[in-house]
Amino acid sequence: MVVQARRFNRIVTQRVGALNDHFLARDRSLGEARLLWEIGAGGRDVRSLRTQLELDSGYVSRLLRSLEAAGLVKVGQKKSDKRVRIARLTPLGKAEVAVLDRGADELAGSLLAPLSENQRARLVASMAEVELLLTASMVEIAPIDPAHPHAQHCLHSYFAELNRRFDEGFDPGRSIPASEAEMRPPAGVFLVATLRGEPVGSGALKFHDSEPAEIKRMWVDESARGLGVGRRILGELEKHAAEHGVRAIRLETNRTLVEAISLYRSAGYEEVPAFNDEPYAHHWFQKQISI
Amino acid sequence: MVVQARRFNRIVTQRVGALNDHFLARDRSLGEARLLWEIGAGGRDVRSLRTQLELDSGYVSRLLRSLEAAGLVKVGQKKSDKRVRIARLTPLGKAEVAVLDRGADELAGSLLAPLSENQRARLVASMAEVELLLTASMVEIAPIDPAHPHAQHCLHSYFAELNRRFDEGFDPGRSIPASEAEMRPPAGVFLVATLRGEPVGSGALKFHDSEPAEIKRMWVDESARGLGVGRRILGELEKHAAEHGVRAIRLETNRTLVEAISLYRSAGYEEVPAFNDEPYAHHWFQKQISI
DNA sequence: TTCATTCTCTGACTATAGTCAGAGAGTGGA
DNA sequence: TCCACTCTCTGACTATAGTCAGAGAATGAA
Repeated sequence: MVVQARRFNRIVTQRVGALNDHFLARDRSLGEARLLWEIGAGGRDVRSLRTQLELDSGYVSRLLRSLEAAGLVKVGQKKSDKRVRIARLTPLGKAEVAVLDRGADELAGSLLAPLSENQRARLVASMAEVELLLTASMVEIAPIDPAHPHAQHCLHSYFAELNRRFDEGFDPGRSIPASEAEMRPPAGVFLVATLRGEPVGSGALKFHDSEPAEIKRMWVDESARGLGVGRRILGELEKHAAEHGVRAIRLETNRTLVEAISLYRSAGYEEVPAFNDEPYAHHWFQKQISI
Repeated sequence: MVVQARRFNRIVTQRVGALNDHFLARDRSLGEARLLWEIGAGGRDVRSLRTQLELDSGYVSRLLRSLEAAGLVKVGQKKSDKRVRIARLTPLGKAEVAVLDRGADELAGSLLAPLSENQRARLVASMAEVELLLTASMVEIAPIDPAHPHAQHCLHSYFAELNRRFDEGFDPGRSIPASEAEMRPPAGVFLVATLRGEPVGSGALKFHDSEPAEIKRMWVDESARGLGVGRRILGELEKHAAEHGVRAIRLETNRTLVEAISLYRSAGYEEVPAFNDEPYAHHWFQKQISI
């Protein structure tokens, strides 16, 4: 497996990577081209550019100065926080990005051109698969405080989705609550999955001394479905439960959440009689944890 | 399609490419690391390093000097041509390459680690597919003089393979000849397929004024099979024939060359009665060319 | 109001990755 | 024995891609 990954690595950086830089940068330096590209049509604040491209602040500042001198970019202040600067493309800058865009199209075309129709279709399909799985491998799962903005984002998205999907809508006030304190160590744990720094999924555990631990707030953003994020969160929660000496985990769920239900079943959760009176639940599941 | 290729390009260079340089180079500069890597266990002459890595001769010389100073490489003369210098790894250099190797393994591992067993298998399979098809897209097919070393390599390999595969062996003297003059414009054409500068396949055409043109010397190196090279050569030969105003192409082949036979059939060639007395042939094929 | 912190910028560096011209030694064919 | 050519090396450059320390302005919590 590692051998295959290495060979792939080699040929792809050779064939795709090398051409990439060549086509994209043209006469402009690669650093400037990347920056232009990332600023995009809507403009970006300098800080987010810096963190995304992982560049030194002084370096970015200098690159922006040079792009500004070339008339491709205008850097202005953010209204709400005058320390933050926002870079926007000028019309000239937009034209330049369009040229870079064409270069990228040419590159992609040059990869596909020598192939037969059939080979192209196969290449595109396997590229999509590699992309999907590499994206999946970039997802990071870690415990976080439930009050953290990432956690809050997940909770809000979760409730909004329940409200959209449940036949009767969803009112958190009617449901059995899970307070922040209950999902914070030592009472529980809150996991968040992030992709490129953005939260894309969550899952929480509430410990009960003698009773089984409870899974709450399992959610995966639509953009990240199909990456196996839900399954990984579930696995991590089980690991935390095991480390905590928990012997069993249980959860309740609504009949409209079909993906979640099939995830639980395939992960070894078995349907059990209702163990609480959650008004929104139709199914209750439980799994023994092997320590 | 182009959109998919671009997205692939983006994520792969981001995820694989960036990590690649980081892991591989460690404290050594990327240029030196690449050079060390390419020299390999057996040593390489400087000239071939230069052409393969597409680097300036002065630059390579300087890199080698620096590797030599670090005790990783020894550069000596080639016996047969004292202008040519040969770079060899010292034991220290070999140890260094082993470290780089481990870095590459770690990289590959880090791509795979977060994935489930099932996802890994899918990733490896689609990486192999992408690799295969990108390799296929790197194959270049061009007319060449039959006396060129690449053409000669193909011809020798072709005869050697026939001798290996035919039940009765193969003696070019007994077979209908195709002289270099017959495969050189205007009498004919000789195509060679190259992959990374190495010849990996060939095909020739002999024109006959009123009679159909003849296909000869169709060969694909074992290392390049499954890339669609044979089919592409065939297509190119047909293009040359069409440009030459030829209305039909024909060829004869031996029953042991099963891949070739199925290629001809699937490319629209139809079996016809023997049109010559080639002693090694069992099948004769013909195809009309649409101009 | 104070003060630690954040955000950006500037100046002063360094390393890497080249490019180009030209020289010297060796080779191979006329 | 010429002479064109090949291969490599050196010196003298340039551009790119950073790194690091520190300063100034703005912010937000105590």
